[in-house]
Amino acid sequence: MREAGSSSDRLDEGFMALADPVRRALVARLSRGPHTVNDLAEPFEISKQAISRHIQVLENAGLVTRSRDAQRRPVHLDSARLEELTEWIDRYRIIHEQQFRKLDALLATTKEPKP
Amino acid sequence: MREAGSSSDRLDEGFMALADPVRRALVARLSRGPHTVNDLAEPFEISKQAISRHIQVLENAGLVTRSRDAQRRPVHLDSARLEELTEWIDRYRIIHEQQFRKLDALLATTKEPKP
DNA sequence: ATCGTAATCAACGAAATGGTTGATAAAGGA
DNA sequence: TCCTTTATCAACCATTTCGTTGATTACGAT
Repeated sequence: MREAGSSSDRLDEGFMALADPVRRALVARLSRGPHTVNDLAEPFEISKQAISRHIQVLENAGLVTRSRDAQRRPVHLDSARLEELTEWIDRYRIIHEQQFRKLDALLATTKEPKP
Repeated sequence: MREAGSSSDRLDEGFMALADPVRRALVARLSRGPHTVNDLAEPFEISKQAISRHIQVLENAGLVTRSRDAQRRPVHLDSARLEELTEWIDRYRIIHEQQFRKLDALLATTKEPKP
């Protein structure tokens, strides 16, 4: 049994979803507001089915949600999951920069023999 | 010819690199400071060769660099590329939240008929 | 009931990913 | 020089991803 839904799984799917230029373009458009699949597919050269699957990838990653409007299924961006991704990156980026500052401080005091 | 090195390629490789729990664990450890490949591989159950390739993926994505120390090749995190990734996400997250505020404002002015 | 539109499902192939093991290179210490 | 440590290269296999086309479902309009 796969015990899905862990934080690590969500990060896997989230970063994977953004690791594709088509899906990033979809996210960029959706940041301006909801769109239908046909609408989203229009500017691309690939088939509508391919776009539909890209949207499913984004949905499985929790980056978008869908509502219902007759036979249409508008796609909405969910920025909470985006925030989760930036938080992961920023945590380690900041730790790294703090380590850098510590190193600088250490080097500054090491002009003496032994601290 | 592949015309590599575009911004889109860098984002592809960067997000792809973070879409794996082993590589994220490597980044987390490297945020505390440089480590050798053997050192990084130690806590994992997979082979050292596999870790070596994960590090190559991170290196190709520009997330880490390597120096030289005798037969060792210490790996260093490069937080600049991490920042590039958060910047991409934040740009569209913020656009989306601004759109949300606009919608709220619109709804606020349109609240005559229904209480 | 029939037709048209919106979207997904299903099956397929090409390419990439992530792991394995075995061989190899490169540098230092005995 | 020989041996050990560190790390990579190479070939291979299983799985996943990304695109295609063709069929199918769901809903609304005529």
